[in-house]
Amino acid sequence: MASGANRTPLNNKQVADLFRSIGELLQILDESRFVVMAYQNAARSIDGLEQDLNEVAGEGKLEDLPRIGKAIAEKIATLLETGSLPYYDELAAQVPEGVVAMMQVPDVGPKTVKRLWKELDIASVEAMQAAAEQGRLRGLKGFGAKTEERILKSIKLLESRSDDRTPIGASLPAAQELAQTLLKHADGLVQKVEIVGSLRRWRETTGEIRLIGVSSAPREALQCFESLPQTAEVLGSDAKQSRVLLSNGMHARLSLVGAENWGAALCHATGNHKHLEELREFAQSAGLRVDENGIVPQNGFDATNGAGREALASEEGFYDLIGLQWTPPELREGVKEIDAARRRELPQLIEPGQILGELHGHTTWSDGKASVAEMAEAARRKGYRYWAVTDHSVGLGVTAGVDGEALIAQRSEIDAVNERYAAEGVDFRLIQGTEVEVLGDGELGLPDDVLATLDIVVASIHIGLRQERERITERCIKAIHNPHVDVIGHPTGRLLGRRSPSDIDIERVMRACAETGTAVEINANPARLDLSAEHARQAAELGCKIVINTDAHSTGQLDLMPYGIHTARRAWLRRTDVMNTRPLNDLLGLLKRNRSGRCTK
DNA sequence: GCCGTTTTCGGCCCGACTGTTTTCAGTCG
Repeated sequence: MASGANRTPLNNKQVADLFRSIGELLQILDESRFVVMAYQNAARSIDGLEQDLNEVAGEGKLEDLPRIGKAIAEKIATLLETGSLPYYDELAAQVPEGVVAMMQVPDVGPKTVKRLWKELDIASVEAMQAAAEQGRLRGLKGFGAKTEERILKSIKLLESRSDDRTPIGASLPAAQELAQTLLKHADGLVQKVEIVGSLRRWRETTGEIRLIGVSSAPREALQCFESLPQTAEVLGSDAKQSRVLLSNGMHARLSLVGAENWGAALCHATGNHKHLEELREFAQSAGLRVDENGIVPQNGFDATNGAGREALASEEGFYDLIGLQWTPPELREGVKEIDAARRRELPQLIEPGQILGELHGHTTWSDGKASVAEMAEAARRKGYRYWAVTDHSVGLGVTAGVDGEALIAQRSEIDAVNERYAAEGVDFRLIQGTEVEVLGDGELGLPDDVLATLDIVVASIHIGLRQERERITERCIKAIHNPHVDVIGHPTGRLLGRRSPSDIDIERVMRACAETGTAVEINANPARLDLSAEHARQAAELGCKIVINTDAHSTGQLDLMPYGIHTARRAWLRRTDVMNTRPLNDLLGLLKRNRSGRCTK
C-alpha cells in the first residue's frame, strides 16, 4: 500500500476492502465470529457511505458512523493518515497469501481452509487443486470424494471468472466516471467523449473500458487522459490513442477521432466484430467500402463531399448512407440484426421511460434497508405508478422473513401509505406480495391460504442452488404449478463472476411458465442479470410473460433498472413484451391468479 | 468489536442444505 506525503488518499472502497480482508484473516485465525462480523459490518457500513471517508475523518466524526466504534475508528484514522495499518500487517504475516486466496473458491470457507493448511500443509489454490485431483483430501475426517469433486468444480469456476473481464455493474460506473473526469480535467481540449465497445452494447462483462473522443489538440488531450486521478500506469500510446491501467485494476483506452466522421468511428468502435464484418459485407454488396476510417470512396461514391460528409458525422447518418436502418448498440451481435436492418424491420425496443412500476422489492420487514413508506416514496419519485412490497417469506435463514401474521400487519402499513397518496391525489399505489422461498422439495415457504390473500407472489430459489439438474428443475416446476405463484424470480440464481447459474433446465422451466401463465423475471441487479439476454429472448419466443425488477433492498437500488432494461433490449424485447410497462389494473388482470382457466393445477 | 442499555455487560445472523456421517460441521444466503 502506498505511503508518504504525496500518495493519493485512500478511497472508501479501498478502506472497506481492507476491513473485509481483516475479517477473512480473523476467520482463518479462529477469532470469535462476532469480532469477524464487526469488521465485516464496518466494511459494509463504509461501502454504503456517500460521503468521502477522508472528510468524515477530517471532521472527527468516524465514530458517528453506524457499526463503527472506537477501535475501528482508530484503525481507519491510522489507515487514512499513514496509508497502512500495522494491525492488518500483523494478521497478514500470520497467514500465507495463498491461504487467503483459497477462501475465494466457492464452497471453501474459513474452516476448510484452515484445516487444509494446518493438517495437509496446503497453502495455495494450485496445491488444493492438485491434492483434490490426487484424492488426498478424502484422507481428512469429514472429507469425501464428492467434496473433492465439488472443490475442483469450484476452482474451475474461479478460473473462468478470472479471464480479466469485469462485470458491467462495476465497469459501467467506472467508465462513466472516467469519461466525466476526462471532460472536467481536459478543460476544453476534448469536445466530446463516448463510452464504446462492449459497454455500449451492454454486454454482461467488460474486458477493457473503451472511450472515443473528439479533440482539437489530440496530443494534449491524450496526455491529460494519462494523468487523470484514476490512472495508475500508462501502458502504451501513439498519436491517436492511449491505453492505461486504472487504479481499480481495469484497462482503459481513449481513441481520438475526427468530428467529420464521428458516426463511422462510433459504429466501428462499438462493434462487435461480427456485426462489423456483416456490415462491411452488406456495404460492399451495395458498392461501398467501409473500414475504420468510415466509408471510403468507391465506384464514384465520395463520402467526403456534401451530404455524405454531413451524414458521416452521426451514426444514424452512417447507417443510412450504407442503406441500413440504424441498429441499437444492444443488437449489434452479428446474429440477424443486419438482415433485419436491411429490411428495416428492427423491433421498436423497450425504453427506460416505459417501465411503470416494479413487482419485486424489499423493505425492513425482511432484509431491506428502507421502510415501506420510504421505498414507496422513492418509487413514486422515479415516476412509477406502482410498486410491489415482496419481502422474503420465512424459510430463508439470513433474514427473519414474513409469515402470515406479519403479512396482516404489513397490509395495514401498506394500506395507510396508499390512503395517504390517495388523499393527496397522487397516482401511485403499493401492492402487497411476497418473495416466497421455494424450499428444497418444491414446497413453498408460506401456505397457500396465506399466498391467496396477496396481490402478487414472486417465488424464488435461494437455497439448495447446487441440487442436481432433475431435482432443482422439478422443484421449480412444482412451484410454477402452484396457482398462487405469479412470477419466478431470478430463475437461475447466478451471481455474475461469483456464482454459476444452478444446473436448472431453464428451457423446461420457461415452457412450464408459458403453459401456466407464470411470468419470468429479468432481475436487473447487475450482480445477477437473471434471466440473461439469451434466456430472456428464448422466454419471449416460448411465449412467457416477462417482468423486469430491480429486487431493490434499498431506495438507491431502484436506480439499477437500466441494467434490466438494456438486458431486455439485448433480448430484442419491445414494450409490449414486458408486463410492468402496463398500467396496474391491466397488469393485475394478467397475473396468473387473476386469470381463469390458465392453471394446470 | 459494536451496540444499547438493565451504564457494565450480554446479545449479536440463523435456518436450510449438503456431504459425511448416523449426529454434525461447514457453507451459504
